[in-house]
Amino acid sequence: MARAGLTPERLTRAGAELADETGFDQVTVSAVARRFDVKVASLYSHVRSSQDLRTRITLLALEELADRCADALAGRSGRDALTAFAHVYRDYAREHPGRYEAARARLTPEEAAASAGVRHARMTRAILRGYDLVEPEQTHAVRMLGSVFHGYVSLEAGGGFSHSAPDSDESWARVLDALDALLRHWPTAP
Amino acid sequence: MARAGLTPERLTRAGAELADETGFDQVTVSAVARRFDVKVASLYSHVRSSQDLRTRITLLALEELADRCADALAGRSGRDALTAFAHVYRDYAREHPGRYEAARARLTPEEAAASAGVRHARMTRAILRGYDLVEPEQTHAVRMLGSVFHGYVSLEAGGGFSHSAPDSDESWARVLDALDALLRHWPTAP
DNA sequence: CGATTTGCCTAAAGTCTTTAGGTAACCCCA
DNA sequence: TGGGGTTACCTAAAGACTTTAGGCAAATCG
Repeated sequence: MARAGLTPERLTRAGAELADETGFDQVTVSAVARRFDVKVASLYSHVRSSQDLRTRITLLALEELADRCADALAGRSGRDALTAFAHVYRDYAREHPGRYEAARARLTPEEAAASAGVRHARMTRAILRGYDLVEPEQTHAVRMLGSVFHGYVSLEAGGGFSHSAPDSDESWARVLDALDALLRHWPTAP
Repeated sequence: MARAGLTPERLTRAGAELADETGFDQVTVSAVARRFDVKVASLYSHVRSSQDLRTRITLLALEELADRCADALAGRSGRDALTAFAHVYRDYAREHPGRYEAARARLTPEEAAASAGVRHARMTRAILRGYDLVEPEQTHAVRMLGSVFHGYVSLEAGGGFSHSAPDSDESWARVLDALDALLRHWPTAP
């Protein structure tokens, strides 16, 4: 019988595709095996467990997203950087809902430290270089940016903003306007 | 043999407790049956399916959260209302992580329309009555508020802000300061 | 007090996870 | 070119969860 050419990378990629098609929680060792027309047990030479497979998908998604963000940020600053970054985020989530879901999955502290999550954190902070914020306000702002991006994208993915006026695209644009204005006039502690 | 006194409500409540203890994804018909010291099949007279059980937990969490928000909002307006609402959100998520996770689970459009989600939407909009925003900006602001609340709480729950200075409490307070300032000086479209 | 309804049970089939151990394909080097 | 070793996929099996079908006993009510 011809070999299928399984590797951890190919399994991860197939799992990511499956996630985008049917949801991250539907990603199962069995389903991936089916996709390769291979017996389930065969995957266990390449992936330690079902959880391991999911973690790999999470790490892949974080990498992909960080790569796109890095591209978008290159040569931009201030408001330009903010909106470019934001659009990458939202577009990725719409294009790859399962991967985006995977990217939000919990990692152990060690996994997180070794993941592209740290690039995300650095890039978010880089955006703020175009604004006039010093610590600790910069960190507060980083956290707020992350919250808005993740929160908006995730509520939108859950269908929160669909079928109601105004259009979600319009809200997203106005939310980014608001964020930009807020960062330019960040309030001092009252 | 004595009867266990199962009802959909008791099963839902037990499932919610289980979610808080071990995570929403660990909530299974089997686990709940174990908790009642009852055979698995017995639960199927009270809930239609595993998915049905989860949906009930989601609806319960949305109700509880909406009740707390309503209490917090009573007699408050403007900045007071904003921070009270926000604190309820964050406290609930920290106190009941599994329920909060459940509250963010996807519902069908029909389920969502019949859920306490609509109360949440109304209350978020009510907060904005203390600020000077007219449509469609009000809706944009509603969506931004929801995004910040959900995003922050969910990133915090994922461990995003732990083990790093400044304290998450402090960031939360400053994020709310920033939101209040933003709503008082909501930028016009550029 | 007997009939009916209700509530929990046993049984069984299907899916997914994971481990153990077997066999065939591939690779390399004599 | 043809063993010999390694690798890749397989069969088999056990354990957990989901779901349905049908049975028996407890509760309820006339």
